[in-house]
Amino acid sequence: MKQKLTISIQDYLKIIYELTESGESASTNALAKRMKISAPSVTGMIQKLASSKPPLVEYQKHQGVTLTREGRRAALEVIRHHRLLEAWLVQTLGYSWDEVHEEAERLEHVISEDFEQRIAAAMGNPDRDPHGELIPTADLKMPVDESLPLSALRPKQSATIQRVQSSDTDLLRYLESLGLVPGAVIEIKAYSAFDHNLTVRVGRKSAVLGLNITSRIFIEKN
Amino acid sequence: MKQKLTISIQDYLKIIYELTESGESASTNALAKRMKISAPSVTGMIQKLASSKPPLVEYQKHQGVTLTREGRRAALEVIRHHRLLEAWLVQTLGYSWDEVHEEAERLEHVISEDFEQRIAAAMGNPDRDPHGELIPTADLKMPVDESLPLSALRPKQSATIQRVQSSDTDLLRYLESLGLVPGAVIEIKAYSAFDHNLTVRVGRKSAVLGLNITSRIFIEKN
DNA sequence: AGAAAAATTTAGGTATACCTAAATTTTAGG
DNA sequence: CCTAAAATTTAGGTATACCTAAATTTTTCT
Ligand SMILES: [Mn+2]
Ligand SMILES: [Mn+2]
Ligand SMILES: [Mn+2]
Ligand SMILES: [Mn+2]
Repeated sequence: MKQKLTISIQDYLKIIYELTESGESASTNALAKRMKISAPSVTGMIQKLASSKPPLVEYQKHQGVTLTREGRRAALEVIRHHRLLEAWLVQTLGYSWDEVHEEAERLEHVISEDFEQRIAAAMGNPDRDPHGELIPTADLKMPVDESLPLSALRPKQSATIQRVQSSDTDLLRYLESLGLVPGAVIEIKAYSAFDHNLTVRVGRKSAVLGLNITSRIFIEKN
Repeated sequence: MKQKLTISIQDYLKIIYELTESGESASTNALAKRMKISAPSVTGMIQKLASSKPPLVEYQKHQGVTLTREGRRAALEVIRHHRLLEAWLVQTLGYSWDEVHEEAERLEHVISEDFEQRIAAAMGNPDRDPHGELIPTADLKMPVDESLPLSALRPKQSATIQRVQSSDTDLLRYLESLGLVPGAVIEIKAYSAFDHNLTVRVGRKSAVLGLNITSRIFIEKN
């Protein structure tokens, strides 16, 4: 059947895109965990997505899924909505970067293409959201991301923060309090090989960051 | 069962409120027609709304429904969202008054109370939407409307347009082209008893309007 | 009043998107 | 290479919100 892109389907495609993009496989369990639903529910849905016309995912039993061209387009449409909305909520309604995600999560599925175009134009077609994540273009291409995880840096190296990959309110608030936001210039002061902790200076503050933070902050070397 | 206010339920409550407010009875058929669904579907839903805890409507078989206190509150919440959104779309994104309805219809169900509060504050807590419809207050009281239908006026009388009760794109565009928008000062030039046509002057333009237009424009006499 | 018309409800379905329990398949460790 | 654990799928349900056809109730009109 010619698939109607329900909210649920849009969310599956978006999550599959995000998992795949970050190198993880879009397995049944990974999807179930990320979406907080049961594994059988995921199996049912990916079977449906795989047999829709046109197919939105490629699926081989027990092997997880990858997006087809059509699936990827649909995913990028949702991601564009999400990121434009986040930027717009921050720029026009004074939301802070830790508050926007939930709101965008619901709005992304109901705005029209006209609305999308209007907020994009009103903001001068931004290319990044408040977390520094790249916004897919109007013709649904994802710009190439050149950044490296902060965890790849070592003492004496200096870099500029490009993006922070997180929607965790507490983490985002913590990072903001340290000045670890997109655009910030940082310098590595120390590295601990045992626990992979990095001591990072930004301005005159320093912080010791564990791997689950340094792997979520992406930078470009200076 | 303690009712979750689904999008569908929100729409029922809103329509019931609007029908009741405009003096029509919220009968099964009236609801079915307005919502473009079948009469049996309406019966099923109003039975559910009547037996939810707390009940959202009062229902007697074959007699249609009225909103309970809780049902009215929920309806006013949706209507507040809708009208604030319409105002917001016009004021900040340059939508015209004939374009806002559809977009608001989808957004009204997914915005947070925080979003509602932010757009209301950003606009200085407006009391009317772009069509002149009154916006329920933050504590969900509907302001009293003093206006009369334009159809009640007769030659020589002058009045100011308060609101236009329509979401019909074509009608709204037509009225705007004539200058028949909220705030416009009009004068009745002629009345035809047979067809209830009114000849109305606004600025230096005149137009002959039938009852299905003059009963949807509400005015206050000058 | 009585019959026809109109409005409404009941009966019986469908599609979507979830769920738990049980069966099966894959993977990993000894 | 074989078995236990982990991952996944199948089987069988639920709730929501629609639908059409048929039955019933109410209203209207002569
Ligand atoms: Mn986000
Ligand atoms: Mn979502
Ligand atoms: Mn609606
Ligand atoms: Mn309106």
